[in-house]
Amino acid sequence: MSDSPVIHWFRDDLRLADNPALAAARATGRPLVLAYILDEESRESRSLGGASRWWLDKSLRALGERIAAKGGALVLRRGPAETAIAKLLAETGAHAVYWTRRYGPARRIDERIKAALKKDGVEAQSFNGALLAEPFALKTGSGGAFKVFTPFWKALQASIEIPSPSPEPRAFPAAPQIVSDALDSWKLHPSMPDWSGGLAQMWTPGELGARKRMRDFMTGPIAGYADGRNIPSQASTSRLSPHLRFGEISPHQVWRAAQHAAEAGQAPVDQVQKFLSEIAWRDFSYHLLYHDPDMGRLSWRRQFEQVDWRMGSKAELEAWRRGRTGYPIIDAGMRELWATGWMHNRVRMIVASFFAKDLLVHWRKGEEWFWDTLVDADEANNANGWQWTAGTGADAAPYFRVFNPVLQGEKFDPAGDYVRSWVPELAKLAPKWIHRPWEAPVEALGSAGVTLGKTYPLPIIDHDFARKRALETYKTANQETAA
DNA sequence: TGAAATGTTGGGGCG
DNA sequence: ACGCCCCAACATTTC
Repeated sequence: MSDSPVIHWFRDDLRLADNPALAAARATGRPLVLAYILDEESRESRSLGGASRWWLDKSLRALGERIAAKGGALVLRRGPAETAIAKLLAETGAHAVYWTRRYGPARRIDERIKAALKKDGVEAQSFNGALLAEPFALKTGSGGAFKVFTPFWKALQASIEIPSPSPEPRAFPAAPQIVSDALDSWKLHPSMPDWSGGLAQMWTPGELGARKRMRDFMTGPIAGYADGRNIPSQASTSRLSPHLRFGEISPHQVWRAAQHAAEAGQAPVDQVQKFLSEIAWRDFSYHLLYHDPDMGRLSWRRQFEQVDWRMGSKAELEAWRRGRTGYPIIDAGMRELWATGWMHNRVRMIVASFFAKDLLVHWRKGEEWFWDTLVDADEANNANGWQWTAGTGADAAPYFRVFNPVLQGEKFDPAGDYVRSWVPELAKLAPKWIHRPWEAPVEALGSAGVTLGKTYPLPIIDHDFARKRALETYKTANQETAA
């Protein structure tokens, strides 16, 4: 059995560097079977959205090429993970499976598999390659789960030990040749129509693309991150989210690089600290999801399931999705999402507030749209982001905090540059009117070539009315359950 | 990681 | 010169 192969089961860790599970598998010195399983059938596995499928396609291709260059092969299989793993074991004669742990509902799949493997005398080892601190490693003073970010962040900083990077395998020794699905046969890339042109322009999925993105950020924008991060017209954020989502880079790599940027004097310590706290929010989301696996579909504060949510008309939902609400900052954000698979975080909060407060539709429906269209959607962060804004989450904005899309636009996009780039039909409007075109004098609209209701919509809902409606409706739910 | 409503203050116009 | 009022600016409270 000493020469029997070890399987490294790739999941959301599509990288070779700093991958503890892969390094440990390689360190056994035994032949390595490198496998990815597309599991759309297990009950706990949420099927991927369109943008994620596009990304996965490119990321697997990149990973396969990197592995091939080192003499190995990436084996692709699809089906329920449990049966796919069993087949791989039978075909290869492997007696060990290594993987990187996951923390959402899918961890039940892993638990089942681990139990089944152990029963059959197969070694199963899992590793942390995805979080700075695993959800079960951090506890409050009273031994429970954290519900507030700040104490979580303090505990994380106090306990964190960043291990030195796990070595990247230099070569993959010969392993049993077994059949692999052709990646193209999975049809992850969209067709009829192929809407992915904007994504391809913006992103380079894969480990090398992730590293370049990180290098660019750490030698540039991080120095002004704390202030710049709120201005959507600036490229001040890292845009590492999809790379982290697919594990093309580890949070430990990001942490080390940020620390280095501070120590090397490339960026002020407070700016770096702010960035790292945002990386810690990612951990916090997983911490919450681990302790409430239903957080993806039910409000973390369960009383808000009682909110008298509206269904929303087809027309208004479609207006929101496609960026035709008549509120320029909302429309710019939703169009950025549609075009690039990504949206600046400040704008995510604004469009989510509009959805859950102004339209008063359950945040889950908005989460589902993000799930389908974002390249960085993961079950923890997408749900936590929506619940934060909707006011239903842990350490969330209070339910009565309602973003005013006009004021948010004027505060964070004062010149209107962001709106201009995504809503070109308003490009010629002066800064004074660009976030409130319906208040602009006819001359201003005329000279900008804007005809409200024709070239650009009137607001689909009056914010002042919607705000009051949301306050009353949320308040009722909050009181009913408290009583 | 709000916004709106309400309260307070102080400068300046004015009789 | 003084008191009164207005209201912008700022602070506090409420949702």
